Amino acid sequence: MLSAYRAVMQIDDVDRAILAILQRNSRTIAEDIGAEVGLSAAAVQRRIKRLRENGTINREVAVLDPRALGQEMTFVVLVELERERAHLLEELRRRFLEDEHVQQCYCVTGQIDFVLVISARDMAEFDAVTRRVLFDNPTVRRFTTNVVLDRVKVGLTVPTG
Amino acid sequence: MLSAYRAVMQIDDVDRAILAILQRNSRTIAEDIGAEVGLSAAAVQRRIKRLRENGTINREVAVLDPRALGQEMTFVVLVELERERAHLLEELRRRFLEDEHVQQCYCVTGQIDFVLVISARDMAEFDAVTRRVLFDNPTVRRFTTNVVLDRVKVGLTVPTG
DNA sequence: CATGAAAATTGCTAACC
DNA sequence: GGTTAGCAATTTTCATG
Repeated sequence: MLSAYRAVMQIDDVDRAILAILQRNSRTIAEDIGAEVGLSAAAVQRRIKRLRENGTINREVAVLDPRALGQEMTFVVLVELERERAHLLEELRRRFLEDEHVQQCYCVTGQIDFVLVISARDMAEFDAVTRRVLFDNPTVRRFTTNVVLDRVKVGLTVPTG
Repeated sequence: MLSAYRAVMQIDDVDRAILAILQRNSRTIAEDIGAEVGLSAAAVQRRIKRLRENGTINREVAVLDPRALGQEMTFVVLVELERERAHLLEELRRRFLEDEHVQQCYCVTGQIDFVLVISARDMAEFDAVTRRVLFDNPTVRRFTTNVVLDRVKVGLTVPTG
């Protein structure tokens, strides 16, 4: 658990302002950020370095257009498990993590046990993915597929206020 | 529609290799990428520039740790609409887009109409969010809340193969 | 201990070929 | 696409409150 580390962190309002900028555009240069938050470029860089080191900034990534890469379809799959035998559940999680077509995976409470976001070139590829990660597993009782009509909001931004 | 533009795009295997690297870590320097894909740093830069301009690289962002910002809880909310009156639906979409606690929103087919991923400091804040964006709307028939126990996979990575 | 200023380094950009 | 020169941004150093 990372609670111990988090207890050490102290994020002030200037940090929050910097983070708000970087989670929209991580290529914003330190000088511009400094102008925004009222700090020198060097001071901004030092804060960013600290935020990276203490894990507040998890990573910096390029967000790609799935369509440009031929991934025309997105699906939300709701997975219901037969029962929750610990080691089988772990096996399942590993499959989700390893499969690059499984973009997202949340383990949740309630009627549903897993929520998956899956991307695929077409229906045939999606079928192949579900067969690979869901059908071949006795733990999976059933799953319902929802075709995504519109990826209204796909960001990973976090409220910084 | 962007199909016309996409038809112009031609992404080869080297581009795909570069994209695969950048979507894990957008701060990877061109020289290192070049070593990986067998190109000079300048050539890599030129390709990245092109991929940004043609929209294959949508944007570059910092991924933050929600817990470091006090957002301890995540929810997956499945929304069912009363009926699909176009302008009310548009109003709803706008709410989802504007609310910074709504991290993700997918419009889907099937029994469900919207899938939302919502982050909040605690249950009280989550309740406030749902009241704000869901309760005050006649279009929403009902919604089911799923508390996220584990954010197993949260990336936005796209298969580049 | 965080800051700002300035030097030193690194990485990017834009010409060439 | 490679090479190189010039530039931009980051990183380090150092003095200051």
